[in-house]
Amino acid sequence: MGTISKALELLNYFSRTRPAIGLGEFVRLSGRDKATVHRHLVELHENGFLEQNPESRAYRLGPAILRLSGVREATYPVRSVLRPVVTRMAEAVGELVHASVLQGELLSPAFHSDPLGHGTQVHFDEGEMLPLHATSSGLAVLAFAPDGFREAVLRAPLPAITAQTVTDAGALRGLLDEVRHTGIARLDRAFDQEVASQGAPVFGPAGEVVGAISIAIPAVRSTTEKMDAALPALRQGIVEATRALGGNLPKEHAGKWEVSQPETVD
Amino acid sequence: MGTISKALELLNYFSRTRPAIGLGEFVRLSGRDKATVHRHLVELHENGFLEQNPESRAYRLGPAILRLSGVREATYPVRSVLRPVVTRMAEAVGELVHASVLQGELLSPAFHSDPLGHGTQVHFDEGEMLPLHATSSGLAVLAFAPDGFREAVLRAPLPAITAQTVTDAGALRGLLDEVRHTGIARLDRAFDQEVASQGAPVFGPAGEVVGAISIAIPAVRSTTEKMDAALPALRQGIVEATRALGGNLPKEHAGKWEVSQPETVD
DNA sequence: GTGAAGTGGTTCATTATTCGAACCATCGGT
DNA sequence: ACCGATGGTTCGAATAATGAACCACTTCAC
Repeated sequence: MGTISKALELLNYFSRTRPAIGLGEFVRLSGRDKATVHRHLVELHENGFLEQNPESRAYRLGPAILRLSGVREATYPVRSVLRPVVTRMAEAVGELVHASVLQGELLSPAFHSDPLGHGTQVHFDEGEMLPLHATSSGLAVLAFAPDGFREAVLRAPLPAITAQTVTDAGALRGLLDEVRHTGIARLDRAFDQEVASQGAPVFGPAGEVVGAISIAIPAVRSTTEKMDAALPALRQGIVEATRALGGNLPKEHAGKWEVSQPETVD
Repeated sequence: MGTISKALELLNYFSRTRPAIGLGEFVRLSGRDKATVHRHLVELHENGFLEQNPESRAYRLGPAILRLSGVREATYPVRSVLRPVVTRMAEAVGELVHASVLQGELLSPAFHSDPLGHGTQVHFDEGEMLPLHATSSGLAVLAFAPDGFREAVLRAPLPAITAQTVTDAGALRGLLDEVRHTGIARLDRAFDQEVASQGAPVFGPAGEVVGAISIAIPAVRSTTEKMDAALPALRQGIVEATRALGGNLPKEHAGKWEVSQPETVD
């Protein structure tokens, strides 16, 4: 692995629950030598990707990230376009909704909205990359991704995140056939011991999958009826998100989400 | 310079006017060898900092940046906190307002709002880092920064951005004394041939400068009266932004911005 | 068609850069 | 004064970055 990747991977250790990290902790997390880690941190710092608390000497994500995300959003808005759709969905169903975009063989969270309605809350960490085989968003993506991509993912190791994670490629292929048929992916406790979720794919201009939107609810509260009740909101969100991103539903599948809409507002 | 910096610098070539860049253009912009640049691009791509248009093969900023900015905002919100303040200011004065945070010896844009009211518009590129000596935001920061930092900046080369840029350290020291006295920095055509601006500093918890907010107006429309008319909005914005960021105005200077406010709302 | 001049991308010997064990400095507690 | 944390630095050894030359593919002119 190149030096650049080693440095950039350090940034991935940040999360909502770990917003600042010291040198020592970086060393423990990465397993690399202290000197190496330190040099990488310094260089990331010099470029504004990290900033350092002058007293605790701990590092946190820096202003360059803000600047670059501003540039990306200005020219290719994704978060700001997904925000209203996801927020509306979260309010409609009263549960946590999150949108992610495909990055390599993982999903990168782009936006999430938690309506804070219930006592039991689903914890969602926007810093964590999501595996394709163990999340409903991931299955939604895989089901509608090109065959080559899907097979490459299924050939790669499929780690069990929880005891309920499906790790058998054959079993997954079966699930995916179903997802492709219904347009909706459902998983129970496959990624988080306490969460059930259902998701559907979002498409780009050429009808290719670019990401997914999922609704996550506490597993204890999950019933088929509740899941079904959220379906219209999910379907509508998929259509809206795809349209808002300038994408198109693939013609042969569009009917799975595009149902009896009461006229769309521009 | 290390490999990491070389790679990260590539990301800085993106801007609102240059949202996608091909290999060849990167080579021209950076002056580095094609093979080197390509390897760096691939590695940035692998980590999600870039994504590639499969047909044009041009690169643009990737989803990882979105994810990381989400993490930063979730734990240390800056943009979302500045947004309402800056937007309100822009609406109040009817001109472009931008907020930037200090990153090394440059300012990194964090948020800007353009009310789109006038015919002549000020172009603001959120991708471009701002020099301290040639912008009103920069002077506002320098005036209230620690002596050591200010002198370090003034000792470094002070490139002329336009014919009106003040490049003499002595002259700048004079300007800064004035800024320190009034709390407001004004510059005319020092960074952009067609823009005049006035800015003021934003402070962190310990009363240290962390950034600045500026109002930019087309130089042709700039008069002292217009500048003065925007002062109350600027002062109020400074107070609000500092407070919203969890910062404190340094006691010995607070009176410069904290004037006769009609009771602040929590 | 042929070729010239653009793209983007790859190879491989040379060499410069990164690496990491050991080291130092500072802090807080006993 | 000492211990055990922390963060940070040094310098020879070893690895990984480098770049001239090369390939493959388009587009355009003729």
